[in-house]
Amino acid sequence: MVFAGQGDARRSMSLLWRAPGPPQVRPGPRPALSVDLIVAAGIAVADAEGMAALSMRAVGERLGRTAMALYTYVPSKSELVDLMYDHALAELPTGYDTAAGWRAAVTAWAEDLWEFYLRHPWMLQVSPARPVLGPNEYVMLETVLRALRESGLPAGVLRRVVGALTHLVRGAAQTIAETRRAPVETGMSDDEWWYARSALLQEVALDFTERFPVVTWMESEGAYRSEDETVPYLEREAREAFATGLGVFLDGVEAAVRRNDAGRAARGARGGAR
Amino acid sequence: MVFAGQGDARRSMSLLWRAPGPPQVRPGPRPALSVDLIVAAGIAVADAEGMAALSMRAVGERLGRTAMALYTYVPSKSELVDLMYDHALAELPTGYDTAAGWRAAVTAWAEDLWEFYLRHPWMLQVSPARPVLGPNEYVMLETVLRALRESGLPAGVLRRVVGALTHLVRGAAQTIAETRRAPVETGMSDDEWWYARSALLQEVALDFTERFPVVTWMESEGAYRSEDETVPYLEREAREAFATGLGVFLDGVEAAVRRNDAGRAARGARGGAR
DNA sequence: CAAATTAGTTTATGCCGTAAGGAGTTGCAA
DNA sequence: TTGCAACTCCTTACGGCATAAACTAATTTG
Repeated sequence: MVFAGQGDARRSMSLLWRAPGPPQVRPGPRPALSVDLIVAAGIAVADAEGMAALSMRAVGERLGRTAMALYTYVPSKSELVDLMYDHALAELPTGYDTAAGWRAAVTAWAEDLWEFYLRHPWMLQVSPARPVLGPNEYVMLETVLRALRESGLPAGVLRRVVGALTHLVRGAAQTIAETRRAPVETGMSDDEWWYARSALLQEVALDFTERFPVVTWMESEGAYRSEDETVPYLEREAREAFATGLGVFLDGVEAAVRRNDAGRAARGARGGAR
Repeated sequence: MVFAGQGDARRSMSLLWRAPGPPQVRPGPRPALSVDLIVAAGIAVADAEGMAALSMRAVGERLGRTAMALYTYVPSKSELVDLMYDHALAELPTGYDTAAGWRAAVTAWAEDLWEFYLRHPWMLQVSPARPVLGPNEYVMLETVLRALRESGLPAGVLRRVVGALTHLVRGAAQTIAETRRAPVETGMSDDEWWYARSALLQEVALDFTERFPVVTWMESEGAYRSEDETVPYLEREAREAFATGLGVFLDGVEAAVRRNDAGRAARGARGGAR
């Protein structure tokens, strides 16, 4: 039985896993480029100018070639992005010591991942839900799972916990990445921007405080306000928001672990005969 | 002091908050369209064909106009997307009863939001971090906060908890939205796809089980496998993953609430001064 | 040396957002 | 009533995008 598109799938999997490919010596001019060179150039463009600036032309130009030259090595732009995605993941650390418990290891993993996303914000524009199945994605998965397995939770729960963790990290990173991009694009500092916007809000939404009492209360409590230590405030706040969210979530995981251990003990005591 | 781009900001805020605008009777042919019509058409296109198919031409066509006609009402495509974003949010429920406790209310909110995103997957492609400040975004914020404030947590923590909750909901929704899109685009059922891919994986990554022992263990435990109740498996699994993640996180919030209450009691007992 | 095969270029197609200018419509002042 | 200003909407055009198709030039194999 042959499934539609399987040929393309085979090609893309071969690229991702760097399968040996066709024989080494072939007629024709020798290749001046390679998949790896192109992927590296793509990552360089995306790092420097963002995902929006990643075009086949831009990547080709960085290599002194035309856009079309890339198509000899890579079937399409979306394949290139997949390759960039998996390749970039390779720079993540992999060994987390679980001697101090799974929680410390998972926290370190999440923080490293967070910082990784801040170094490569374009990664956040590649949907993690799309099924690429590259080697480094598996390395990353293996890495968290190795730490988290120490918790003793059943496999199904582990899978879901990892999913939720990933969502948290990506969401937090996206918030801060956006925060960083904004002043560059609008030419306004965070403070200027906030000042202008809140002035506009008051102008345009006269009944704000009546319509949104709780939001107003939050603002009066200082939950949304820059505290006049202007420069790195939003950044610091975002970092803290991430730490808090992660901590709260892991508290929840710890609760689940306790329940699981208790359940296992009870089942064990009742007589292990299943 | 005048900030760069403030004029544009004023225009977009006026549109978002539907400020009265210029006088009603004016020379020139009477407008056949309106901002609301255009926003509705945009949402219709995005709902039906996805964000990728949302072009000014497509929206204009749905209204029997050219793309350029829209620019009389809306300054740019990105403004239109912002308006669509805020407008769509209006369909979210707003009143959650906290009589049964904040947790039930917050859970219901998160589930409604999740289903909302599944109805309008294109919303997930609009970054929530970007600052639009439309009225319905504030309504949504007010809604969660009203429920969550019952927990008694301080404002700063509330803000971060809401952020993390949003990340969880969006991440989970994105996963399932992608899962739904895939079979349509590739013409393969989930099962076919999985079968083809795992065959390819074995072909291309011969040492998979040695390189990824924990992942392999997870798979052997059935954590990633379709259980042969083929049809709605991935969907059901995604739903369950969301429920688990949300539950775990809220367990963590409950722990924070207990700590907070205990701290307040201690401080109170120590003598309420200050 | 000729044939086959390949790398890379040029050119072209059909999308996209949107700038510019023009045609037709309407309200108001003269 | 006429003329003008303000307005909506259209056509056309520009520069960008991914990529298909045809071509040139380099290189190995027979």
